[in-house]
Amino acid sequence: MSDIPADISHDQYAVRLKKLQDMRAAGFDPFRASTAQTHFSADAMKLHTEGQDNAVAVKVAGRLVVIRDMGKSQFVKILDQQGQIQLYLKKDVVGEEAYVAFKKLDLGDIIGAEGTLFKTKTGEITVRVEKYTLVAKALRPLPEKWHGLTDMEQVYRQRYLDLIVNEESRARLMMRSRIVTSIRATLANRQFLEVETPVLEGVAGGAAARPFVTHHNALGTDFYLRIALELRLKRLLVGGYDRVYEIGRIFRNEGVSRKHNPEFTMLEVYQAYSDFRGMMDLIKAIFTDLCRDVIGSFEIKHAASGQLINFAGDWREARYFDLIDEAVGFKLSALRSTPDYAAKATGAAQQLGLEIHAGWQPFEIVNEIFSKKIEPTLIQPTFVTHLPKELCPLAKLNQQDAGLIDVFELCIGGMEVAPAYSEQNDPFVQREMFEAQVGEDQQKMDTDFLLALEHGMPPAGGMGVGIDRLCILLTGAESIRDVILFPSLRPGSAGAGDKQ
RNA sequence: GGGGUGAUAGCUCAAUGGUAGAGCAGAAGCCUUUUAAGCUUUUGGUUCUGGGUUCGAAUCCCAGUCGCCCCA
Repeated sequence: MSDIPADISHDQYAVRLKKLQDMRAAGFDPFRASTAQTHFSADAMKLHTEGQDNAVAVKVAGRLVVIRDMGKSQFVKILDQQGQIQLYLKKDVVGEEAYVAFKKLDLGDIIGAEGTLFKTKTGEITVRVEKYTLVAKALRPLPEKWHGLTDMEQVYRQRYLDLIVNEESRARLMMRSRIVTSIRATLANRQFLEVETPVLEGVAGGAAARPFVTHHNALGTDFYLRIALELRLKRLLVGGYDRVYEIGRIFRNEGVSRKHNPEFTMLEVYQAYSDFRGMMDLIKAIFTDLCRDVIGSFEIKHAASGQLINFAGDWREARYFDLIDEAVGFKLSALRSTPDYAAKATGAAQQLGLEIHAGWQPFEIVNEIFSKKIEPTLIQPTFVTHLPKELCPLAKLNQQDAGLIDVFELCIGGMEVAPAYSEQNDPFVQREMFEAQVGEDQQKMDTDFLLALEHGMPPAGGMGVGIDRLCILLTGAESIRDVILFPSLRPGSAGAGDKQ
């Protein structure tokens, strides 16, 4: 005898498996069947005309997520990319045999159905099903229908379940897709070329971050996963591609938190014969299109503060050191070139309750004030300009003040959303900046990039946009993990598979 | 890396150190326009893992695994 127990009614997996085996024994295998999908759910529902029931025929398909069985008829709902649509099955219409078989379907099964659209007496556009086909049997039950899936570990490890049962997750992650599509359209309209550059790099440059290391067997060499896109894209400016961008995954071997995932997505854009002012126009154009095409409003509610963020009109522009002076309550910036600077900056930072580490350079102390005390208060879109040069070694120095650089950092909702520079194209200055940086940062110098600069790079504006943070902002998500389909977790089991 | 917190039925959650329960899902039955459909009956547990304390542990202690929060 088999080892299947006589009563399997409590074991949903066993019940479903038996149904599958029975179907196969009767000559029907759902996994070998298919169905046509002429319309998505929402598109189908739009075809119904008031007062004209059963006039339009559609073929829809999706996962069974609601079953309301009333004996000789039933209302069910299926879920597809656009959402749910209700189906109505009547024994009289589909016939005895098909109806009996339909009653054996389970929540989670994937079916195709064809029929005509009508409006129920409660006002819901519904498909009056004439024929249906089971095209995938779900052997495992769905999470609870009302509360959905709340166990965060399962939400991340089995995101598909989250997407099936948690409508907010479906909508939020779909919005991310639309955000990226909108950005690509904005850039395409302005004749930017989308390019792809290496993830595996011999030198991980373009930012200060600890890289992941991997090994290539055939070449017998280590590679670093890229930590920025910048140095490759600028080589393309040298090559004569005047407007380029990449939306790509970058990898930083650092902490994981609500705002950090080890791999995340950056947009980097470079435009020859432009500068950081040109990038201001570009980022505003990107936001204007996003507001119009994706958000549907020029105002969004900032989740953390409840304030309305307004993207219309002119955006605020503020000098970095004006903000610092305002935060510390005196003209700290006037002491920038004096020997007192470090001590005064430390004092001011401690006054504000910040912890200052012993080895920090003055610019690091001041930037601690900026990132802890100023950035979180910049809720409305704000271009912070005239940053100290140590913060971005790849930017052009300011003509009036060589300690500053021609850049902005766009802050919105208390987060840095997009830094942009007038790009440094002087190979000598660039080499000096690299050398200064390499010393403290154990980061190897990308001499190949310097060689490219020696061939001549046009003046250019460049900008980076953290796509994940942009999505947090625009979707009101609480954590970066809520806008990444599969966030990084410790390897572990999703829990399935231990049943057999 | 440090601190806090959590893990109980497929899912969402209960349970003074003393027989582990409910809702949904599942099973059986009724119901031909339902909306978390409704009604009747009912199955289902290695209480994360491993130790310890105790007459007795889901509960207390220790260690570990994984998640979440805060900090670095």
